[in-house]
Amino acid sequence: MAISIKDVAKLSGVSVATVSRVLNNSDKVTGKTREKVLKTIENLRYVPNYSAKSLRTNISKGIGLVISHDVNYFITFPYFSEFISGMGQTLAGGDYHLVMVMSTDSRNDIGSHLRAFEKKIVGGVVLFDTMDGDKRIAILKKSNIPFIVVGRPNNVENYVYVDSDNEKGGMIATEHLFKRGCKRILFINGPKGHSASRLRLSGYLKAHEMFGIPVDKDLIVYVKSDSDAKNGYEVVKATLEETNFDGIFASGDLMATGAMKALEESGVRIGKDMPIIGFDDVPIASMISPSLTTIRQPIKDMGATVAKMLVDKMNGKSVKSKIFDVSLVIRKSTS
Amino acid sequence: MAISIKDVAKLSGVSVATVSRVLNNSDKVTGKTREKVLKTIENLRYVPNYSAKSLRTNISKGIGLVISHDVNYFITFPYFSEFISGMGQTLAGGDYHLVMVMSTDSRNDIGSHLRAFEKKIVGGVVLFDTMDGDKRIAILKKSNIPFIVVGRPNNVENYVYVDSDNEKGGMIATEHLFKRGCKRILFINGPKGHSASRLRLSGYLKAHEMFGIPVDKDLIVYVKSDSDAKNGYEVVKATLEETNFDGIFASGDLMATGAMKALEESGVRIGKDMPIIGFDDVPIASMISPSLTTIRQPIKDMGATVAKMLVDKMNGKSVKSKIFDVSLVIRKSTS
DNA sequence: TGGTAATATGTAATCGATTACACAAAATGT
DNA sequence: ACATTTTGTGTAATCGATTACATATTACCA
Repeated sequence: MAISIKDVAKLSGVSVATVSRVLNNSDKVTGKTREKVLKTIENLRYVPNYSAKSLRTNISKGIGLVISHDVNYFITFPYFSEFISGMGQTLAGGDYHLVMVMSTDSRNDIGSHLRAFEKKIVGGVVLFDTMDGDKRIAILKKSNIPFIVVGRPNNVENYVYVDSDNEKGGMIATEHLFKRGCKRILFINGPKGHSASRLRLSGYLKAHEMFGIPVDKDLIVYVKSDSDAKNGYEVVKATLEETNFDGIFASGDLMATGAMKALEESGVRIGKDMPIIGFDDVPIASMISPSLTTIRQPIKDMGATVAKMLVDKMNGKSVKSKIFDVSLVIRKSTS
Repeated sequence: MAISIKDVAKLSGVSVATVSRVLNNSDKVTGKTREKVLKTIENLRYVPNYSAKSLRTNISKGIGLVISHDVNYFITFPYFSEFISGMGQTLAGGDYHLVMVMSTDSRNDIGSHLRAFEKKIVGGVVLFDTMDGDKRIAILKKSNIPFIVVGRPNNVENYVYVDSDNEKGGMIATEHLFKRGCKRILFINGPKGHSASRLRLSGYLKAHEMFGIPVDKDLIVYVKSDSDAKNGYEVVKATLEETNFDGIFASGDLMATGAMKALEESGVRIGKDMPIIGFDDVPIASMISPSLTTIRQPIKDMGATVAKMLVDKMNGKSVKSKIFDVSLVIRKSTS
């Protein structure tokens, strides 16, 4: 059996209560006693039992990641990885740990996360990949789970979120193409219902208004499922024949990659004949050829902030939503 | 306070022991009693407290992911995402959950995972990104943590691993280029000391032997740090001037992407003038242009298997190491 | 120095499960 | 019908922490 607080108490010649006080270095313990206890802890290599602590205090330091839409897809999405990496920066060295609960229903299963909360495996969750009218938010609220939403879905009651300024992103991306001389920009948007899709479209429209350029609805295409390369490829393949356009704004770098492939297969020269801009600035964006102009989101910062906010919330503090600025990164694909 | 086993017992008119027996549906409980208890559990929406159970049984169902080399890099590596996704397939619906412990030392910090094990936050770990002579394996063994190694490092005592047939992969990749007429293949290898690097090199050398083609040491280059696009790019940039070669084998698709970019910048035509092959078959491999010939590893299957093996190990069963087959995926970059 | 206030420490209950052991009830055999 | 085995439940201890309350110790002041 492992070393427990009792062993430490006995060897230090104090009671378990005192040891506990030293551990939670809050209460008033004499300097001498504290030192004595700390030395014993070190000698015995004592580590407090998380389960016991959690049981007694009714507190869990697990942070659940809710990826309900499609786990397989989302985990492999670079955005997610970067985000987690950012959360890690905040959580490193602290008491909290990330927990991924897997469920059999890949779509919209929040039940397994609720159970994880009730079981006390997690004490709070981060909700990814949210859609307008997302029912999961109401469920989380009703269950009193501390949670932070990534994204800014519509038609749901009040909630705390972190998001990037997707509308601005959509706007500066579109503007950038207008300045390059485009008049008819194909907008390959993410899935309908996604808050990012809605906001980026809004930016796209605003830019048209600002430049006095009419909007052609045929140029606005939503991918059916995921914002991946394959869908970007297929949208361009299909659209090339039906509609003419002179620039592409893809609402995601992966889709842009696929779009570029489709263009190349059709002999269209990217950049000169057909400028293309992505969104996200994932690592490969600068490494494909031609390198991809894109809108950078500070994904890592966002992850770090979400972690901080959630921990605060789990500790009963009140937290405010936050929107992160985005910026234009100009590369070869638009010159 | 949440509903506990006591509430269930009281409302069912039985003792807590009986409820516990029903929960762990092992013992002999009368059908009537069982039904009664199950109904109460359902009515009350009772969920067992994980901490209490874990404390009492001294068992943790957390599966730790040890990514010591460089968390930020590794998490964002497509291989890792796919792997986790595969583990998820096995774990979905079960009692186990994945845990990511973050540490401040990004390099070779196994301490935080040991502590997580001692705290009973995790009951076993998966060790990623292992190097030859990896000291972490000995530490894990000494601590009696159930663990599975991903990869096949040298110079460490006995351990259970899962790996793909990297040597075969290195061989068929090299053979493929020989058959395309290459005589001097630049091998952009992963970091030195990585088991995959060693085995792929071994395959590269074997293929030379089989084809009776002499090996030029200048053509074998290790990246300094990570197998990412940037390093692939830089290796080619540097080598193009110094050594002549007529084909590239990159030990990773990301590196291949970078290499392609460097070639394009120098006006070398990929495929015809310079065939290039990668390794891994990550999703973007088929989506870049030209699409990338590569060696496919069944990463998801490997993840699923590792999860299964580790769970078995955590349950005291003995498990055997496994090597997964690889296959050649021919695309445009070598034709 | 004696009395009181402030502080440090200990005792024991508690969190919610599991399980050894005891005991009661039912099943079996003669 | 009675003794014996088998089976189903209950009682209470236990896992390792925290913490309210009680008590011992020290500090302070007149």
